[in-house]
Amino acid sequence: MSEEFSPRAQRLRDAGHKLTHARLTVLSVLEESGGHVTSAEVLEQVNERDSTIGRASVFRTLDLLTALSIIRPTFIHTSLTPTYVLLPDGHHHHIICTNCNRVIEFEECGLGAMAAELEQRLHVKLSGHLLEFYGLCDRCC
Amino acid sequence: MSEEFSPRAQRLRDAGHKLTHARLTVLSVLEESGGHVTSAEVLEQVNERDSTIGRASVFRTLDLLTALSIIRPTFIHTSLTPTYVLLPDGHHHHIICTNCNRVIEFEECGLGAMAAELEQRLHVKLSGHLLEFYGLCDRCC
DNA sequence: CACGCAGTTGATACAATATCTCAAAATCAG
DNA sequence: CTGATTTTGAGATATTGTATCAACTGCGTG
Repeated sequence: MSEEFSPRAQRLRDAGHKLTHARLTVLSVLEESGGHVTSAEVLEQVNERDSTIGRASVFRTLDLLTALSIIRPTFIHTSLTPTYVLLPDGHHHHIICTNCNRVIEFEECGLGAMAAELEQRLHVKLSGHLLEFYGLCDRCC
Repeated sequence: MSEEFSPRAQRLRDAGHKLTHARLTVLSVLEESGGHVTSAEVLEQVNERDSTIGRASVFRTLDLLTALSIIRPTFIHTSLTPTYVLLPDGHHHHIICTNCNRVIEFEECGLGAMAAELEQRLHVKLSGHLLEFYGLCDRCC
């Protein structure tokens, strides 16, 4: 029977990977946490839902999702731990305040056209992007 | 006497930081390595030039330069080590192949206009940006 | 140009984070 | 259901970044 899986889970399967319990758990944690999470937070959440899932599997899944452009690691604050960002439709944009580290997200972007131009000029096949501005937020100006 | 320092070093000083031997060494390593380096590579290069400089200072300097938008950590391949990117004029753009991890840099960008619009609408003061596309490079298509 | 203070350093011990290995278990096509 | 193959989990280990703190240094000041 064709069970119901999230579109992202389908992408995993389509890429030839198995939909295991561990992977689905990590994915649902990411989807429900709103977009910005560190690996430590993912580990904690996964552990809460099912403490039998090993750390190694969580990291492996994060790497896998990164390779598929489903999430993207980025540095919000510390240089020690990356923060993973869900890419809703393959892209994401935010502003990081270099003073208070607040993250301001915004929609938009005229980058579809730029992507198309780059694909043609450089003979590449783009699947997503991350645009990160940094500066001072309204409170820190 | 007004010694000669690189523009980036001046930015450090202007922000109220001292131009110490350790900081200038880290900065020159970054400037001479072309733009993409991991922290391990920076440590190694710094150590080659002056083995008395401690690891802690190197990491502290990387964090400092990041806060000033002079460099930006980004994930090229592994989730363990960030790769630092020099921001020539406060911005940088590249494409990362999700298959072979090759990095393709490109110039451009119509983002100045977008930045101006965001500054006005969100009351922020932007100083730089990083635009990262991912997909398959010409060899991996 | 010597003085002195705040900012910075370097060494090491420590903490946090990710990877490796491999037998056992789970997925899923047929 | 069954088998081929991928994936998992546990923990030991490696890697990477941080805390601490006395000693030192850049640089404005007198």
